[in-house]
Amino acid sequence: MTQEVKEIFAGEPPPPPAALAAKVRTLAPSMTRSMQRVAEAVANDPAGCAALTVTGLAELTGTSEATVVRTARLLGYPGYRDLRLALAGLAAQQQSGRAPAVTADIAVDDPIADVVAKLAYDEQQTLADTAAALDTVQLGAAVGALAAARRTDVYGVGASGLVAQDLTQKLLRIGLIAHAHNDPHLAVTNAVQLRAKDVAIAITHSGATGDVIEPLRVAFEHGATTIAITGRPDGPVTQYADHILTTSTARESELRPAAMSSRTSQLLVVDCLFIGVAQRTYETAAPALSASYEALAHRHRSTPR
Amino acid sequence: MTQEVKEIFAGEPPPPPAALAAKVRTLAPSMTRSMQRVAEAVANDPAGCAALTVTGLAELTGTSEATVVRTARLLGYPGYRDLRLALAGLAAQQQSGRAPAVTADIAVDDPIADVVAKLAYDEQQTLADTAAALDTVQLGAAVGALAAARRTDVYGVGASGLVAQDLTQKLLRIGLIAHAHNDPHLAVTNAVQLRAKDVAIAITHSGATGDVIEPLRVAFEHGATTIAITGRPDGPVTQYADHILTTSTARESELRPAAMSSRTSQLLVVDCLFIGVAQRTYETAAPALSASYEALAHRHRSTPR
DNA sequence: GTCACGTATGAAAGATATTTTCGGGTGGGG
DNA sequence: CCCCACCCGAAAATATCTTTCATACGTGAC
Repeated sequence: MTQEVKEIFAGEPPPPPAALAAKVRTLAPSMTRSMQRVAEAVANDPAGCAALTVTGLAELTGTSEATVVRTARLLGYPGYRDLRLALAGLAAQQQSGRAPAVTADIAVDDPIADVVAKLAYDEQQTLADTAAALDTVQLGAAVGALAAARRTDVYGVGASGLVAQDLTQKLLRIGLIAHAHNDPHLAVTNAVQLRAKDVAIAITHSGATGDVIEPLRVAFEHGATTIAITGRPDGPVTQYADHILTTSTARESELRPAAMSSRTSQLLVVDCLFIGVAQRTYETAAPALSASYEALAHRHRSTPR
Repeated sequence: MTQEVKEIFAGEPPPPPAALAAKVRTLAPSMTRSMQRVAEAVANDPAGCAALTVTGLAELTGTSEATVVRTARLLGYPGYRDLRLALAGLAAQQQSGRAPAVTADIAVDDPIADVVAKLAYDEQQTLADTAAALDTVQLGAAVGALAAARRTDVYGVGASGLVAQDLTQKLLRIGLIAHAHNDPHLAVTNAVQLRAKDVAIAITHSGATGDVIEPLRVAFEHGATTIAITGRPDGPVTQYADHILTTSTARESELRPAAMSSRTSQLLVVDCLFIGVAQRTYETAAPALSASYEALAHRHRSTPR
């Protein structure tokens, strides 16, 4: 039975995708009263109707199942089931269509769902901006220096301090020697130890954080290769930087401090550095990575499944 | 029968709209082999699967109808019928959205520019997935608990430790009392101090990190409100969590360890928590934020314009 | 290695949803 | 006023989805 019906329809162009409202209007005149009621309901509230069974829709429109099926057929579908699927698709499209509101700033009274959407959107934007603005030549040079370094020191305080630690963790994992310094004094005393071919990295969004600039200056003067990851390519920190990696600066608001987007941006740069270095030192990096995984395995409780 | 089932699900947030691929990845580890096959088929070809009946999909994946239904349930739908509708919606979105995707994996010999592009794209994807899959009800509850807490302890080791510190830094900035613990022993001894209305947060991608679960358990048993931020909503850690915030799991490769995308995902969740708390405690948060800016000002060298 | 246990799985029964059939009702024209 | 054609819905027939249950499989203990 159904098979036959499907054969018949297979000959025609496949059922319409989303131009349902139009189809309803076109076909309305040729419909009987009951069918018009069904078609109208479907056109007015695709999402709502998609949630209903034949019986439900029949009751809603004050008609019978048979009429609903007949309407579906008239609209070009093999049966109600397929109309319903199309309806669900249409609803989803409409849903996704209206989401431009996220560009607005985060307000104090935004519902939590909006906060999530806006934050995610903003951070995505920050990533795109950063990637677009990142100077691959500088990046490549920085990667080269890191891969060849005897040791690497990374300076960062506050939020940037966490990024510094993130980079350090990663480099250690692939067998390189790296240290993150939060303490400005210790950072300076350590910077004195650096020499040619060593690398020093300063991470500062403002480009003007004295606590970070100072150790970089010392490292620079001792002949180390210096890298600055900053949002201000013209800031004081760049005086002492051989390579400058620029992070993007997103607009901020009262509720959304700069630290948030700058952190996202800095982390992307750090990830790029890491992958770059891992590529260049693949021979040693790959086994080192595996080893670090295995070392961790026994610290995890056996997971169900 | 079905009625009962629907009642049960009515309590939970409605099934996800379009974040299906992400949900599949998150839940895949907790699935059985057969169910994974079904989930995979569904994630790879939503449109194709939407055209199939239970039986069809069962045959396609070489499993049984029962397994298909079970998978649909696991993904959060009352049954296959509803999964199918969601699939149709997803297909429609993809159709209109046109996702070109630089989905290729990062290779050892990729030029540095490609690395940047792929990493940025992947992290953007991770953000989108996380936002789509975040349970705003749980998030709201977590925010409420944080805003009302006498003190908050955050546990995390390894890469998650940095996320824990990030959250702590932020909470401190708006005048709340928060501590991050990397040291498992100290974490436990501190957890003992917690009591009702205090909050403990565990951050672990695997959901099975003993060093982090242990303090959370102690806090839980002392009556604190506990929150888990994890990529495995069924992992051991969730036993002791009043609220579960799920981070998304991106596919990983040799060069791109899981730590990378999980960190991105965790940070988004943390940011959402922070903004949510800042909203609720706006009266005190706003002046606290300004104060922290001013306190930092003199640590920055005057920036050349 | 072998045994016992818990779990995963598919076949088939059971419940729902969809489609078809069929006959009553309605309205327009003769 | 009667007849015809066609719209319409109740109910039967069918397809689809869901649940149950027995089996097989893998896993860990001994």
